[in-house]
Amino acid sequence: MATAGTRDRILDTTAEFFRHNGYNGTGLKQIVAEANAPFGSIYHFFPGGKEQLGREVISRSGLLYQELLTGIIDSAPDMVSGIGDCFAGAAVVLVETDYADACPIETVALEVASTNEPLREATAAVFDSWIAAATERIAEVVPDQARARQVAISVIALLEGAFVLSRSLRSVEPLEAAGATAVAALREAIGPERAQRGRHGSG
Amino acid sequence: MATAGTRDRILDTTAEFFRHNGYNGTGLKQIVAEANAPFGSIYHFFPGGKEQLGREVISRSGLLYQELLTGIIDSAPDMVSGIGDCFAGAAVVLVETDYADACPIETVALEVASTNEPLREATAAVFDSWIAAATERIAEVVPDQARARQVAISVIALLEGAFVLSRSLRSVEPLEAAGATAVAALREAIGPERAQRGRHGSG
DNA sequence: GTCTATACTTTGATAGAC
DNA sequence: GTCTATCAAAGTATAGAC
Repeated sequence: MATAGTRDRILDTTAEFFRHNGYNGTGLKQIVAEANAPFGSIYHFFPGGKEQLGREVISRSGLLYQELLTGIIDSAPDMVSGIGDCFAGAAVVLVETDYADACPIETVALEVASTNEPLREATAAVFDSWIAAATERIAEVVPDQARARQVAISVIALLEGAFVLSRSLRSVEPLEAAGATAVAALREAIGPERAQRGRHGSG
Repeated sequence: MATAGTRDRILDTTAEFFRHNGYNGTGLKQIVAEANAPFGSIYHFFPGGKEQLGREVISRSGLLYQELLTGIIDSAPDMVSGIGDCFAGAAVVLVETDYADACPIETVALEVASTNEPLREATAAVFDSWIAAATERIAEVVPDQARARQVAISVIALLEGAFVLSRSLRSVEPLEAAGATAVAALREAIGPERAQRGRHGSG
């Protein structure tokens, strides 16, 4: 049981460094130092080295973040306010972490997009999953599947783009503006006659 | 005159590497090799080393990209189609460069946001300038200044977020979806009674 | 399985000849 | 101002004791 703890500690620590410093900005020595693990443990648990560790962290972080966001949406009274809550919640976390914790894989995704194909595929799998999950939920209130997917992608793009701007500017204004636009886009897709009963899950 | 060429070659090469490999993924030796410049030239022209070179590349790339986008908008018959042209043009460039050339400073902005304050400020200055320029133009068709700024930030966020998704997924679908949402957001801000005469610059 | 020591490469940076 | 040689540090990865 002690071994499982070491592996998880390495994964958690790496995920945190990836969020703050990116993939190229994170060293393996840095990881084991912070995780209180011996250096050899990295290659014991991840024989593929930094790349394998990166793949697992990307998949894991992507899944965790998806569960976080879908949890927020499912806790909201309706889809529109759920989307708004996601942006508002992200703004709170951003301020609480001094503009460090935003999307767990965005920085890595851009770093590896043109330089490391296996890692690019790992980030693509995460984004695909997010888009599918968001489309599924939005489709509950936007019957047109193509339209639902377009809105889902736009909401995610607004969130990711706002993260870049907010972290760089050290201001939540982009997150607030993007959140308002996301809510408006979803409202428009739902349509005026359906907006009043935008609850999800109940036919 | 030969010296000025070397400095510019270093700046151009660095900008290209930053777009594709990011800040941490770009080595100084890599730069001088590609730019056909002696290694010492970097510290001759940029005594502050990699950080100073990074600052100048960020400012320069930010200004060039702003001029590119405003040029597209000013060439369009109206603001709405101009915004649409920006996303469509970005999609063409992305495909032509095999999903490598998107925003010239986005990757670097995320990498340095929590790790290098001078470089973060350089990226913030660029985003501030983009937001100001976009707000100014959108304000020509959206009288409410606060609303114009909100739309401007959202359009930039949509573009940046779509870049992340499109590069990772190697598909222009996110860019197309975000473009459609950006156009719709601008149309809604202009309002139904003004949409037919959305031309800019003429009172 | 755990942990340490080390090899090898690349990094940013500097010194000094020309 | 151009160019080369070199430094110290950090990077990933491996070998081997325990």
